[in-house]
Amino acid sequence: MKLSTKSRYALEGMLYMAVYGKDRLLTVKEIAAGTAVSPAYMEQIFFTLKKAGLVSTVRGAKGGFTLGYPENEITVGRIIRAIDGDLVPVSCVANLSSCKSKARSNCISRYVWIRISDAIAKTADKQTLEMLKDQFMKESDGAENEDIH
Amino acid sequence: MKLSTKSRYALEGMLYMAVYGKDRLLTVKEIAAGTAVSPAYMEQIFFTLKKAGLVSTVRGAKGGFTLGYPENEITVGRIIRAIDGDLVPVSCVANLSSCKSKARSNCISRYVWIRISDAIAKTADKQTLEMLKDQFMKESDGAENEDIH
DNA sequence: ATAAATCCTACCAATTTAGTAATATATTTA
DNA sequence: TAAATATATTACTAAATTGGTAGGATTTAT
Repeated sequence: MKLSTKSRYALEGMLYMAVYGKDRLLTVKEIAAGTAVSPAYMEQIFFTLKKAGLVSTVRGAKGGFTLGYPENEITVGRIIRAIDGDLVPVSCVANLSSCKSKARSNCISRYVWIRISDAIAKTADKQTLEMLKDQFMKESDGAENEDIH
Repeated sequence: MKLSTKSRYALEGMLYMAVYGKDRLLTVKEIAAGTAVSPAYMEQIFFTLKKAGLVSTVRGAKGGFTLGYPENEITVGRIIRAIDGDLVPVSCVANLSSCKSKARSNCISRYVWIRISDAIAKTADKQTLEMLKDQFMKESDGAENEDIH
């Protein structure tokens, strides 16, 4: 499966937008700075998010990014899928034809990965940016400039 | 995270043992043949499983492998951990100190991966070899030599 | 002895990941 | 219109990981 740092960066960038980008355009530069990711790399990531429709853009000077959907419609699952592709751990799960072994036990183990896959998807799909933002706001209460983890 | 083909092979090998290896030693050669994995590779995998105690061995001629624990105590989770290490998707989740960003939003995204991690672990840990074997037996009923997936 | 089996390490090729870089294109503003 | 700013797009690369091979060392049954 793929749960890369890239999709983590994507989530952090999107979350940054939800928290700090209400009703205004954010540049990649700002988002990258706010999440401590290299601007060039974040740009590449946002390019992918754009293609998936998860962010909207305005080009040129004074341009920037906004969320492509309401915060409560953007789930962690959508972000991961946009960046890392389907949430499937083993290729054999995705396309059955790659299951070349004749051992029938493979079919059983296949169910195992499907169950795991479903668990991941379910967990990822029920967390929205809105929820995470709320959690963030709550945590920040009375601890604005801590920078403590 | 890591859910590699290697851990899938390990699971298939272990499952093969549960199904075909009751009360007898199985050689890597047989297990590899039964699961359509290269013997040398399967041997390496079983070496790792041995170190984790998941299988027991008898060395020398007429030697071989048996399960290291009762079937109902060997979970998919234990197998995956033995082969691929901890079921943690992002390094930052495992050791907090690698969370070098100053952006507080990282902490929130960290919770996301922890939730996903927990979901994976929970799903993997509740599936035992015994259950999978039972499922296998049931599926095989009246369809012994199908080789259909 | 020798054959069969695990034990253990080293190595390698291919892929993936993480990231840099550079150039093209669009838009604002002076 | 020129300059500055920002996204769009593609190409490239270094490092790590993955998937797998190879081979010798050791142990044990016959």
